[in-house]
Amino acid sequence: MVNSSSARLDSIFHALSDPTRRAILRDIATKEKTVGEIARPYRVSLAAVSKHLKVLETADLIARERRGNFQIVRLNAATLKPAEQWLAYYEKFWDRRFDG
Amino acid sequence: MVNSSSARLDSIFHALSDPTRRAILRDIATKEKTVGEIARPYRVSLAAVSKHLKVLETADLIARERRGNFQIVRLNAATLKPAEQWLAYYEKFWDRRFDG
DNA sequence: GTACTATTCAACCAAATGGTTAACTCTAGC
DNA sequence: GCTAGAGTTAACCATTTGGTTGAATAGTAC
Repeated sequence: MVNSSSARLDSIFHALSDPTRRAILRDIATKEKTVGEIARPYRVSLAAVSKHLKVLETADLIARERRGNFQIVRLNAATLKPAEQWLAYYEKFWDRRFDG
Repeated sequence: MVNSSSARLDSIFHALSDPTRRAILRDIATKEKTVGEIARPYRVSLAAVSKHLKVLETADLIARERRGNFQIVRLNAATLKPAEQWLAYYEKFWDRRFDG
């Protein structure tokens, strides 16, 4: 069976279950940013954003690169693939009618 | 912007972040089942499964229908659509190369 | 109405989550 | 070495989570 490592899906879906984290992924999708740049738009503290980034990093959804005094954060979009594949299985049921 | 109601995505992704809940969705995808039938394969208590079902129901991922003494649980697969659409946005970045 | 079966609810518990502020570490520049 | 800036870690807190057991409810069958 296409296992997709259940634990991996756990961490991906958990990472995606928070709106701030989803927004962060959006933010860095087209342009890599520093941690400070990422944090700026949000009302929460920098420490809170740092924690969100750690969750995303643990799920392997982002990667960091030190560049001088900053860290550059970039999206690891390929990690989303198993999640989308998991969901794709259910497409065939989207239109199913239940006797209502 | 295709809002997809952030709160809706929260509840969907949260529901999917637990392996038991994902397994339950799999179980009922092709054949609707009663609560008892759903619970049987799992080692956790029936009450625990009942809680999982409540999470899935809150996310609108399942629906129940009372049939005599039983409740029939069926998948509401269409609810997954916004999640998959959210993920689809990132497909274009799957193959992006970061200067490594 | 009594009994049985199916399922939920209540009370409880330990661990995880998401936030805070304050202290710490790392790097660059002087 | 000292200082300033960028970011993480620590300690703390309230809430949520996922599990348990045991009592309660709902429907069927007698």
